This record gives sequence, structure tokens and C-alpha cells, in this order.
Amino acid sequence: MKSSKRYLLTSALPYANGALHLGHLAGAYLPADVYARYLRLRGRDIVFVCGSDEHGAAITMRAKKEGINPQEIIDKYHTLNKSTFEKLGISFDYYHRTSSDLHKQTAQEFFLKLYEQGDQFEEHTSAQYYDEEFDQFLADRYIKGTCPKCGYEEAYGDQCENCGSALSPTELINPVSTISGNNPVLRETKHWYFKLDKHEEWLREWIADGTINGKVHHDAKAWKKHVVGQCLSWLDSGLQPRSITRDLDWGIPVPLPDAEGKVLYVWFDAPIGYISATKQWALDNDKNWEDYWKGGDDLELIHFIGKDNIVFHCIVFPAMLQAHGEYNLPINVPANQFLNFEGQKFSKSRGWGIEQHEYLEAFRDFPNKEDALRYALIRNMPENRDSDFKWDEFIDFHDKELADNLGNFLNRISVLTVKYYEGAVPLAGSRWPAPLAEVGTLLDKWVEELEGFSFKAACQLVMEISSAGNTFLQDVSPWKIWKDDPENQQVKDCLFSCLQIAGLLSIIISPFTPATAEKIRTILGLPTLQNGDLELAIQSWKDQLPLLPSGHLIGEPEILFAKINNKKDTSLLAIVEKQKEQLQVILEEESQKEQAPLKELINFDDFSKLDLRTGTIISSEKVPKANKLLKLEVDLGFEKRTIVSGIAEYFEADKIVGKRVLLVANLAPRKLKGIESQGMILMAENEKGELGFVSPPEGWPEGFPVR
RNA sequence: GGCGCGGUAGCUCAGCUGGUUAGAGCGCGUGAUUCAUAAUCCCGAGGUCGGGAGUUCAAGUCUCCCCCGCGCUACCA
Repeated sequence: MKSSKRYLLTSALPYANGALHLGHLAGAYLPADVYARYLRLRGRDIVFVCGSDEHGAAITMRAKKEGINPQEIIDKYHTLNKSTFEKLGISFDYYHRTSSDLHKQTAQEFFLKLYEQGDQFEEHTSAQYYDEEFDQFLADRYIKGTCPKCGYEEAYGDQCENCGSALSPTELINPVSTISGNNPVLRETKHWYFKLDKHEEWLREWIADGTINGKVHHDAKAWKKHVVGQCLSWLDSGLQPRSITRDLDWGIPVPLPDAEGKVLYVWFDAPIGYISATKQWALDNDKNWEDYWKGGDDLELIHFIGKDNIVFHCIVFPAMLQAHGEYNLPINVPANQFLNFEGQKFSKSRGWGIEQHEYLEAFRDFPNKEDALRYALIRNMPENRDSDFKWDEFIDFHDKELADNLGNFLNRISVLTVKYYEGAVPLAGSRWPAPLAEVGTLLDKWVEELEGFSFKAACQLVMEISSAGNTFLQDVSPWKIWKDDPENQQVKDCLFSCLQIAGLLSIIISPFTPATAEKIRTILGLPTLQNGDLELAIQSWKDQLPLLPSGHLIGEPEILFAKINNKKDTSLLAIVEKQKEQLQVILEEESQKEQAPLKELINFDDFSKLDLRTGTIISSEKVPKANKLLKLEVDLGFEKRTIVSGIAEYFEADKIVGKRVLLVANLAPRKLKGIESQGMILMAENEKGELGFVSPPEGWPEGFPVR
């Protein structure tokens, strides 16, 4: 590992349309921060950037709905997210925003560079809906209409929320602009497409082998399996040109003369935000941004993201960078999987989960709340598969590892040092007591895990080192010896060694819990950590030189972490319990949720239009290439019907033959997967979406009407 | 339906290119200890490595089939 290397770390740009929850933190920000802090402690030359992603139709949509300016939305969430990251100790060197002038200029330049090459883009003209009153093209989401598939009248131009079908706006029946309420007209519009397909071949080689034209770029085996797997799967299904412009008035104008009213698609400009953030940082710190983006072999670019962003950061953005020609490609994209919350997915609408700023607020009276959270999330990080955040585990990690193991160790040795030696580090008999060599082995492993982005394992190693300290202290039991012989050398050696271990802990825990690290430093009478301190410590350990020399005066013993499970003081437990109760309330409310509201009244004529009949299923088979469909033959007595029914998830085909059913016999026929369905089976559906047959009374034959 | 990733002790997970009696933490059971935040330390009990077949001298690790979970995608109420 050359120390001359420069590192550029990025965390996924949060969309400035909402607050971030613990899953985001565990997925993209904490791991990057851990790594950034680690590299700084090793004295490496690094920049860690992030920023708010502030363009896109979703923000303008919301602004429209709430009757405010998009600027208000992005200002609100940019400020909120930026300050929350700061409070949680996410140590970005720069937190930028894509609405800045510098970003606009950077993104436009990038676009133009590709445009001028002539072979990276293609133009397509197509007919899209246009709102004549507001004089603008309508993004898919701005159009509502009747779903051609299920008849739902409030379907959006990209998707019907009733039946879930993916739609294109031109499929909608009676399309209506959501801004004016008028029917939009079709108008020709031109868009630019990035020819991603051109890049397929080198991308495959780059991802599968880590080489470009046979030249080694990175170690392909160092990439996470799920990252490589997902990318190769995408490449195998073939890349398509991607549209990179939109008709919108919110975003970065396409810098071409014939592009009035067009902006860069948010997915195109967002990753360029990494570049503009670096530029702004460089301007403010008198550096050259190009050293971190165009650094050749001495540069490591690393993107920290969640798994939802894999394809974008491993295929699309690298293709953009490569097409541009001057930029380095990422050396790794250690994407994390998803974090669940008490066994279920985070859900804003359900209120399931806790957002970062809500946590800080709810835990405002909780000491070390930032580090407690960071620690629990790191120990639970979804590095290779989805993981689960539980409050009970939060308590366990806090009490058993931070308080009992680490905090107590520190308290034990600081109290003993003060009591026996008035706070001065004793003189060791042998130069480097044996236990310290064992710790050195653990330290090597710790470095290895961090370098391989295994933060969970590295974090556990910190505890192992603390444990090693406890074990050693227990083995020697200096309090027993000291009673009879206060000047005993074994006692001095023991505390000397333990103090060295504590000194090391104050450094190696810093990437995970930076505030705690400083507290430990204070207790040990050590100065605030500086960049490069870890490098020095590793060297000292190798050279068998103490971090706390004999005679060094430590500070006052202090409780590092007050336990949550404390019989005398239940205030901390109460804070956590409150969170658990809130979840309980949500679950209870949902379980007794009212039934769906009744539909509007119909009259008798409406009802009599339905022709419901009794029948029997006489054959049943699964429809190929469909998960939910069964093809049924139903006997009505006077005739047999073919009915395609979406019940395959709940019933096996051969087990429902002979089933007595009710059906709608006069429903207009419709083709499903090429089979004409001539009616519909009546099913009851519960809150979980499970289906059950509604059957005629015992002994009733086929074909009778139901009224 | 297609593709990707996962399924290892009660729980959470580690096990690189196949190689001695499958590991850690928590929990559980014992014992020791009191410097310390009723903390700490020792020892122990727990696993047909999702199921089945195969390749091999040897498989948790490779191949095939099946089952389950998550994600993407297609289709669909």
C-alpha cells in the first residue's frame, strides 16, 4: 500500500425531498465515514464528498402540490440533512448541492464534452403530451388518466397505482394534465440519449476481470459478490441508449442552442455532483481538484452506496466517465444491502422506522447518543445481506460491549493507576510485555478488515482487543498482589500493558465512535487525535515503543458509558422503551385497521346488471410464464367457460378441481396472456391479500343465479 | 417466469482459490474473582453447514435438481 496514493470517497447524494432514516445511514454514509476516518488516521491524502441531489420531477411535483417553490423544498432538506450528518459525525470534507452554479457549469461542460465527441449521443424525436395552458411538456407523473388495463381513473402516466401496471402516458384513456386539468395535446419533442450500448464490452471486462484492454485496473475479487452479480446480469441482458434530457423547467439547462426548455435528466447530473463537490472543496482549500479525479494509477476512487444504486454507479456513471476520457474509474463500489427495522422494511407512510434527525431529537437526553447509534449500526451493517436493526440489540451493543467491555476496562485500569501510582504510568520491567504482542496480531487483523471494507468485523476486533485487556488484567489480578506487595513489578507491568492497550483503543475505535475516542484520550491524558496518529501507533507497536511512556500522567477516571439497563436509574431505558412502544402502537392500529370504506351507493338496476352464477371448477392449470394466473374450466351446467384467474399464489392448480364457486357470468371477455377469460371467480380477500373461495350452499348444482 | 444475492449452533453472523476434530459474539450451564458501571475471567453444553443427487482420495466450499427469503425484471389482481 503506497502512502503516496490519493483517495476520493463519495457517498450517494441524498435526494433533497425528504429526511434520511437509519437505513440510509448504515448503507452509504457510516461505512464511508468509517473508511474516511481510518484513512485520515493513517495519514493518507483523502477527500470525502457528498451533497444534496436537488433536481428532478419529484421535487417540482411536490412543490406544485404544496403550492410552494421547489427552492423552498431543497433548502429545507439540504439544511436538515447537512446538519444531521454533522451531528452524527459524518465527516464529509465537503457537502455540496447540485443547485449550485459550480455544479451547473460542471455538468454542462461534461455534457458538452460528450456531445462534441459526436459518437456518444444520439437524438430522438417523439410525440409527448404538452400542456398548452401552461406552455410546457408534461413529465409522465404530471399526467393522469384512465388505466387501459383496469379502468382505474386516477392512473399516472408512468404507472397505475390501482393495478400496478407500468404505463406510458400515451396509453392512458382520457389523459389529463395535473397542472391545468386540461387534456394535453401530443407534440413532437427531441431528446438526447447516451449510447450506453457502445460501452457494453469494456464494462463487462472491467467488472468481471477488473481489467481494461487487458491492463489491470482493480482486483475484481475485492468487489462484493452481489455487486458484480447484479452488474453482469444487467450487461447480459444488453444495454440500451439512455435518455439523458427532460422537458422540465427545474434542473440544469441542456447547453445547446436548440434545447429550449430542456434540462439534463437528474440521473445524469447527480453523479457529476461528486465532481463539482470536489471542485468546491478544492477552491476552498487551495487544492487542485483534478488530482483527485484524474490522478492516474495513484488515485483510488470509491463510491459508497446502497444496493439500489449499484447499476448506476457500476455501469452508467463509469460509462460516462470513460466516454469523457479524462477521469478515473472507481476502484471499488462497496454497496451495502438494506437495513430493516425491527423485522420490517422502513416505511415513511406507515411510520415504521426512525429518521436520523428524529433519533437525535428523541434521544436528546441520552448521553453519547451519536456514538451509541453509530456503534449499533456498524455492528449491524448490512454488508453482504439485508440486516435488521432492533432496539433490544441496540441496548445489548451499548451495555455489553461499550459499557461492560470497553468502558469498564478503562475504568478499572484508570482507577487502579490513580490508586497505586497517583495517575502516573508505571515503569515496565521488561521492555515489551508479552500480552502486547498478542494485541499486535489483532491490530494487524483489524487493519486487514478495514482495508477490505469489512467494517463489522473490524469493529468487533476493537472489542476483542478490549477483551484481551480485560483477560490479561484478570489473569494477573494485580489487586491481589498489591495488597501484600505494593512495589511488585508484576503489578507495574500489568498496568503498563493495560494502559498501552487503552491508548491503542483510543485510536482504533475512533473511525467507529469518534467522540468516544476523544473521551478515552482525555481519561488517558492524551492529546486530541491528529491525522496520521494511527500510522504512528502502528509503527510504535512494531517498534515496541509505548503510546503512554512511563511517568505519563493520565486524567481523571470517568464512566464512559452509563448503562441503559440500570436498576438505579431507568431514565435511559425509558427513552428506548418509548421507541418500542411507538412501534407497538403502529402494529396494534394496523391489526385493527378498519375495513376498506364502502364504495358509493348503487341502485337496484346497477345490481341487476350483474349475472352471478353457481358453478364447479372442472379443470385447472397454471398459465405458463405468469406467477399468479391459473387457467380454469368452469362448468355452469348449461355451458363450460374458460376463466383466467389470478389466484395461483394461493391455490395449487390440481387441488381446486371440483371446487364449487360463484362467478360473474356476464363480464365482458378479455384476453390475459393470450387466453380469453370469460368471466370472473368471486373471491374474498383479507387484509393480507389472501384469497378464499366464496361457494354456493351445499348441494346446489351448477348454473343457478345468485341474487 | 427470467436474472442476481442469500439460507452455517436458540439468536446475530465469519468461513479466501475444496484438505486435519466447522468458528466468534450474545444467550444458556458451571466455576473463579471483587480493582470496576451487579462489571470481569475460566471451563462447558449446543450444528445431518436449507433438502437431494453427483464429481473427488477429500465438499459448508465445485456441478445439477428442488425448497425458502430478499432484490431487479416480466406478467398479473
